[in-house]
Amino acid sequence: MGMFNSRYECKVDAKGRLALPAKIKAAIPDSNGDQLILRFGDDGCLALYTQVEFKKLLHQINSLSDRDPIQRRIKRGFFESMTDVELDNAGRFLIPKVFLQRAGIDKDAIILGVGSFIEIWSPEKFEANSINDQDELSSLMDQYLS
Amino acid sequence: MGMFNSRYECKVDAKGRLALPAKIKAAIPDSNGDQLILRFGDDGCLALYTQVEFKKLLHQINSLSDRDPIQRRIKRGFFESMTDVELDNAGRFLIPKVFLQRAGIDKDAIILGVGSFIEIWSPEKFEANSINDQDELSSLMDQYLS
DNA sequence: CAAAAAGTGGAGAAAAGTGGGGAAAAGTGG
DNA sequence: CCACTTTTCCCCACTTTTCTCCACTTTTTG
Repeated sequence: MGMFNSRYECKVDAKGRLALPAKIKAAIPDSNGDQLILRFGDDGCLALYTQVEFKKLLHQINSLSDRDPIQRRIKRGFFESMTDVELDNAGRFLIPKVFLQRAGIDKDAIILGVGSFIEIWSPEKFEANSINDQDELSSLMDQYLS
Repeated sequence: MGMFNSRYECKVDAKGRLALPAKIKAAIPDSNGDQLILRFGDDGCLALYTQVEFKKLLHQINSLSDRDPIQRRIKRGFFESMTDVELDNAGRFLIPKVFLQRAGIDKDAIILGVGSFIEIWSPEKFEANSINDQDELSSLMDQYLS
């Protein structure tokens, strides 16, 4: 269906490589040789996009003006916190050290499929940010969904 | 994808040469023998353009009127602060001393891919100009992107 | 329980990064 | 116009990082 979902617990090996779970890999349109975009995302997690999904984001960024100081800073911030990565033939990719540091990931990581993209969390941050109580989730959904 | 991105920490050697990171080099359409344009850019950084990208900029400059004093000064300033450079076979290029001085670059430099072009910063200026807090970036993006 | 798939780790090869010698070219002064 | 100095450029060599490939372990599935 081309949709990412579920939570997976993964390990980052000594070289900084992360193996995508088979189900996630299967949901990437052309997982062979295709590049993915890794970005420092919201709330301290990393976000992984397919080319197609990323282009939507990129299009918005390119609409910013190079002749406005603040918009230049936004553009720089965006490009600074992204990189493209490629899967090796075992379905792994290298997470640059800077990204691991900023995301607070050491050995363990949580991978979360969020529909059109994938989030990568340090277990601690994930725990702190997620809704643990199902009733709370239901109540919030009642509030925000019509 | 022909897009420049990510931040890299580089060194300028004793001869004033800067080696482009492999990923940046790979994103230059014809990195062999092709000339690049180095310009003193916005906010105190240096900007590196491919021929194609530079032409877009040049086109704007050429639209300025030679019959208006201020526009003449802008035009002169623009051409004064640019030069063309060529990569050696190790993917390095020489940054003229004047450019290093004006940009405040000594030994260390930050290279930033900004989509269609490349910025070169002194670490100090980069630090002072960039958005360090991810939440601040998110908030500004919310504000400026539709 | 067996077979297949997924996950994990590491050695060796390849590529990238770094530095410097010395030739060629440009600039300078008599 | 020639000799000398300085800068630029081309090439080679070494170090470090990255990548590819292979093999082993663990988990899933029929």
